Amino acid sequence: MTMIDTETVAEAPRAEPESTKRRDIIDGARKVFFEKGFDGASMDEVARAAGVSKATIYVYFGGKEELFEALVHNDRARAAERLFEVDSSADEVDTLLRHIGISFMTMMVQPDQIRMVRMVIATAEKFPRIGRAFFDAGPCRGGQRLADLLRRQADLGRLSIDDDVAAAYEFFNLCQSNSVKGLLFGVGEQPTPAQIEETVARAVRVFLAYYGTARAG
Amino acid sequence: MTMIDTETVAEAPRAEPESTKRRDIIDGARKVFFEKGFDGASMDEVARAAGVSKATIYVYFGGKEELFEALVHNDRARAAERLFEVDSSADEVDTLLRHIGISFMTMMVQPDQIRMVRMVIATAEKFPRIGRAFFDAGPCRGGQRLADLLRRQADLGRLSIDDDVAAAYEFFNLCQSNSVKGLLFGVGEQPTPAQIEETVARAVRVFLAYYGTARAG
DNA sequence: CCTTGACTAAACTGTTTAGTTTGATACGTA
DNA sequence: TACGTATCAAACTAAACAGTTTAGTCAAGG
Repeated sequence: MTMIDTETVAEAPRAEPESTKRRDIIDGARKVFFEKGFDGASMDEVARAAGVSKATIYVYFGGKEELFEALVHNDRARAAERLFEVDSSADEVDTLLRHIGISFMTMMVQPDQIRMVRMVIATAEKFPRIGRAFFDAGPCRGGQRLADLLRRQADLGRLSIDDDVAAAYEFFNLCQSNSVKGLLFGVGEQPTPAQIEETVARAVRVFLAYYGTARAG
Repeated sequence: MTMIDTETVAEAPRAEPESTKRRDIIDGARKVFFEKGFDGASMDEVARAAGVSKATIYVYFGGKEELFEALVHNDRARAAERLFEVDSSADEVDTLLRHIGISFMTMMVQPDQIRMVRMVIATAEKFPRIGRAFFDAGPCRGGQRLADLLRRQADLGRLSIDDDVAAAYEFFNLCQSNSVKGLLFGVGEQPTPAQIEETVARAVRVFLAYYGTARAG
């Protein structure tokens, strides 16, 4: 009768959302998941990349899926928010749009962003929750924020917008040209800043041809 | 000395590109791959779905990757070609664009098309050859064909196009709104034909505001 | 000095899978 | 009847992998 009734054994003893180990593990997971995809990555590799024992991973995370979800949640929203940090400066609507477009595209074509999108799309069937969370925090939120901004500009008489949400998506889509799709399929190089600027400039011209009020030269 | 020097043993004895079995196997592969993804699909399942023994698969295909590639090659180009079967009828440029846009979007939002894109994107890192083949035969070829068409319309004076390829991608991207991205992330329903028509109509209006020559009221 | 809690490396479990081999069946034909 | 060809079902091999367990290390602190 050794009485090993360690009733206090339950629960994660170590799962403080902000711990060095936890961050190490997520960093390792990012490296391996981004490189090999969800199915291709093994937990042994993640442990090795994180400089942590496999057992420790299972102390901090319930399993592979939970670790992946933590990674996505950790990385996602950052970008969508930073997109609009350019707002204040410009008061010309075309300059404003150009800034936003460049900011958007510069972010979108980052290798890590592409890998993240790839992985989330790949696992969207298996883990719809992750796909939805990513979509809501990324494209959806970004579209809504641009829609608000367009609406404000329309109220100032600088744009003529009928459907602000539709217009927002149109603008982002115009900016993408074929680069993003190409990168998702593993074709082509990351465009240079100059190329991005040119594509965005085109997008702004087309966009303003329909939605603009002042017809500039 | 039984002299079993069957020197003719080499090479695929059965690999005629068009055989009933070969087609059966690809059909089975489509069913299973689309449902489970490349990694999730097992060759036993494919064999069962194809009504074929696993050994037979390996007579016709060198392995899982080769089978997947054959499936992609088999299914891909079909769509990109059918896109432009609407050409002849319309001679109004906006009608023409609307037809092409609707045809494009109707194809893009098919569940099987979404699954195919998802799978190719997911495997693009592992098998770049497949990603490239799909991209070349799909988006790239489609863009080029629309660019040609736009150029022809421009030569007839119905459009004012500076960069036909860029304009083509802009048009396709305008058509997509948020539907395709949403479906790829597993969010939202397949849009109804009416919704597609509306989105495409918007896209045509925006496109023609910049590229059109006749300003229709 | 001993306990406790976090951690590690390594072995282990059970399962899944790609790909191979084997032995049998069925068919057309010489 | 005998032979070659195509196929099949099923067993098998070898490897990988998620997740668990074990035995032990290390440091803080009482």
